[in-house]
Amino acid sequence: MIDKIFDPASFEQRWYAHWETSGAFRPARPQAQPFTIVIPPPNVTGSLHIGHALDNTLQDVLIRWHRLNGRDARWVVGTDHAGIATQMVVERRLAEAQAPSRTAMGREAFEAKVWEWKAESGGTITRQLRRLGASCDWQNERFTMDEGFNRAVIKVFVELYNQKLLYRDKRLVNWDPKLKTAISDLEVETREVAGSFTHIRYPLADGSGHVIVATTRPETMLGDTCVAVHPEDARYTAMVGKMIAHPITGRQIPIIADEWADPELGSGAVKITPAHDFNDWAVFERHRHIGWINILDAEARICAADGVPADYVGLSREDARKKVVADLDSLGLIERIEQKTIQMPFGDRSGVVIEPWLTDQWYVNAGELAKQALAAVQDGRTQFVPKTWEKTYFNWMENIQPWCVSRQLWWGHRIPAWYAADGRVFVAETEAEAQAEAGDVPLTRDEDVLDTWFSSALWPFGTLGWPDATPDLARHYPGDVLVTGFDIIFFWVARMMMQGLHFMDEVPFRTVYCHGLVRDAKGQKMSKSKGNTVDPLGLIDKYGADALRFTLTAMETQGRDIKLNESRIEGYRNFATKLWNAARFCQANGIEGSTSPLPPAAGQAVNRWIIGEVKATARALEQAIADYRFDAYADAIYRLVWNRFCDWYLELIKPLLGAKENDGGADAAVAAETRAVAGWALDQLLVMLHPVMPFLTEELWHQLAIRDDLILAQWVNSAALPEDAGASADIDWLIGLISEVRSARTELNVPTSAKLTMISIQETDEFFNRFHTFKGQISRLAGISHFGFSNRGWGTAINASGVEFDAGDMVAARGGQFNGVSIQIVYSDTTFALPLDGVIDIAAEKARLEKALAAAAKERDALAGRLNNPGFTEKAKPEAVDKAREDHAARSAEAERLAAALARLG
RNA sequence: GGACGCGUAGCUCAGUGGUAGAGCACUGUGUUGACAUCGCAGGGGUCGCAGGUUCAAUCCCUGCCGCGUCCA
Repeated sequence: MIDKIFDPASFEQRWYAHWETSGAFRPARPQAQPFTIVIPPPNVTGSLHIGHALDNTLQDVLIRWHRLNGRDARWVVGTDHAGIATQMVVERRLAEAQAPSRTAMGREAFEAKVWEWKAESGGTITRQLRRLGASCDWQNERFTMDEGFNRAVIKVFVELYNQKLLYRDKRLVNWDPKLKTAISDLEVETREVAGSFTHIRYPLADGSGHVIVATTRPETMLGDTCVAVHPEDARYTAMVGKMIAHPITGRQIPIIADEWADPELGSGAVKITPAHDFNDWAVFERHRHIGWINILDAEARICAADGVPADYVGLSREDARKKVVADLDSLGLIERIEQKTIQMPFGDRSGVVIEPWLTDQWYVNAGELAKQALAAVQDGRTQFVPKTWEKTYFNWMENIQPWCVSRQLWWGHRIPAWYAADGRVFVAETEAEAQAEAGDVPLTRDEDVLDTWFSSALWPFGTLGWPDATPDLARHYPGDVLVTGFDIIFFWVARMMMQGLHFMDEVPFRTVYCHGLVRDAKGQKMSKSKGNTVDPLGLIDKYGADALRFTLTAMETQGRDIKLNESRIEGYRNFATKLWNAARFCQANGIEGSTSPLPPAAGQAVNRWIIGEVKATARALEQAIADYRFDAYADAIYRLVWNRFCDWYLELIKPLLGAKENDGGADAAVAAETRAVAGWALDQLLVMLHPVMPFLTEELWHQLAIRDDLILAQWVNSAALPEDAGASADIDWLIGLISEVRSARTELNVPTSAKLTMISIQETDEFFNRFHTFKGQISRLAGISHFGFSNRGWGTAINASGVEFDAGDMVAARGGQFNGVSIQIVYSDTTFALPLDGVIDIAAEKARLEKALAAAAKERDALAGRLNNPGFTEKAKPEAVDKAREDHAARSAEAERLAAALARLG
């Protein structure tokens, strides 16, 4: 028996374990068409945050849906070694434990510590993904540092090198002085901060005056190698070529003409520090004679350099700045200091100011690789959903810069390059190969590791066995869809496109679905520092994984971030409870799981109707998946379950099940048919809801019958389902009628317990027949005990069971005719009355009818106005005109009947 | 400065060239069995502002205002 209390915790983990151990996530379907998703690998030592919950819920919805639809669904899973993040965590833990630091213990010992940490915490996130219900292919779980993956990374490095698409170069990089590594452009965040603009007088060497330059970073003047002015700036034409006597270093530096100087900015003259500014480096490249001077060490302290006074050496950049300003001030060379908001680069991991620094690093020629990646999206081999992200992708790809891939870290794939003492470099897959190439000279391996994204870029094929030509690779590359946040389009998606096309000659996936960010209820970005993060595991404990999944699915609308509100989760937990109770009702009434995916034969209108509703919903869900409209999917199944199946279908079949005596029509055949259809329909609800709420549906599926698992059930063949327009019209009419009666009763404060007589006035045959068919339902749901029909003589009155009775007394009491002291309801093409002499408030009833009349008349008049406009009848689509005519006729008739009803009230 | 997105009921969001929708919240009411994690009924919006196109605009176009994100 289904338990009275819905408690998701009582079955969620049990079903997950069952699915996993029984191999349900990856059933053998060698003949089926594959459907492949690769998971964005989470950081191996991380834990599940709400963004993961969204990303993986969406992927699981797709995977489960395609699995139900017969595809060989494979969700490739694994974790990322996350170089910088993991190394930082381990270093912090060492510090907290007061253990020797990374540098103190040395490379090998430190790497061992990281592996230890990975072993200790590496299972957390995968355990959490299981709690969420993610049906991944765990049997083939990968790690970006596992042996096979390392082989792939090394091979890619060597091949790119040999193809001259990867090279070593000395140029300015973004240097993180805290982590002491180079980082890529993408890892730099530009922020606006309060700063100052210091205007400095640079004296001319010939004593003929000075030039004013302004800078946000006075300390860099120690490395100045020239001052630039714009070639067309008349104010300075005469000065070009003159020398400046540097006030602190004493060096003489030239004034040059270069377009980088902006005449509009400050004085129009700008100091040039090639080794510490990207723009200044560009100036140097155009005027190489000016040279460059590096004045900072790896930790951004002033180092000994040409002309740098000894008392500066060792100062931090901040202290050096103060000293430069003080020294200049004492020389009387500070013109003024302007407070100003300035743009500063910060490391996204370390949070410190990034320093442009001149070093040797490895670069990938991204510009070359981007060509194919651009073309593949332009010609539609890969499509972004929503399409708007394609523009972002194009924009970046078209302006892509060389990708710095070396990192001065220890945790990661070590670069396969060896150096000889004479500076020659040998890149090879193994040391032996490098040695063979180098000859009999000692070699030392490059100390650096690769950017984590260098390896993640290989994820779609590295996980499938590449560089070996495995059957998996042939079958599952390219994948069908990548589901990810738009924030890593550049970091990851673009790079997978580049590497996939280069090494596999084919895009890595056909579709890229980009979802938004999960924000807090106020729309703020969640962050640990703000303290507004929500823990998905906590939400799962509180509401169940299904409720969280449904919430995230329902709130996922294309092109919009998600503002997560806990009340929504609560609402969807209630939805789960509703279905639970509906299933419990079914079970208690002998309704069981069906044996066939095809619906049972049905003669009853309600049964034919619900089959049609299942069909319509299945269609809507299929379309939602095709369009990646997750919100539409959740919406459609929610409506079917709650607003159709629970609110109406179950209520309408109650009289048919013979659950109670004397409520009509419960003959055995009808009851049997209804049980069969109800069981089938409930099964379809479970199948259709399963991708979003896998645990609850699997539990109910088994509670309702002994059978194979729902996770491997079959999606309904919607095209083959019958639909019956007549039955739909009947049930729509019935629902409308019941709603009208209920509404009128409530407005006039008729107690629910009062059972009324309903008399139709001048009813049509269709009305009479429907009345007869549905008298049990009307009686039960609208609170009607007796029915009378004016066109058939009062003697044909019936009670709710259809038994005729002598209505003579009732009619006699009204003087032999209907006297109108009643609630009157104008519905469809009939008016009917609920006589309530002395009970109803006639004024209230009049007001109610007048309101309805006003509404009908207003619409009638609006439609008449439109129809009287020749412009409309001549130019509008004929369907629109026809519809307006129909609506106008219906509204006119309704208004007339309402007016008549009012007249009867006197 | 460039690009993109958003502005619809108190809140969070769907939506459509032809009389505005959902969930939550709110109001009233209901409990001798599916469900109070619920039922029934109800109130609530000049669809940011101004123009334009159209027989007809919340929807298409232009401008403006406000908010957000990315890039420089």
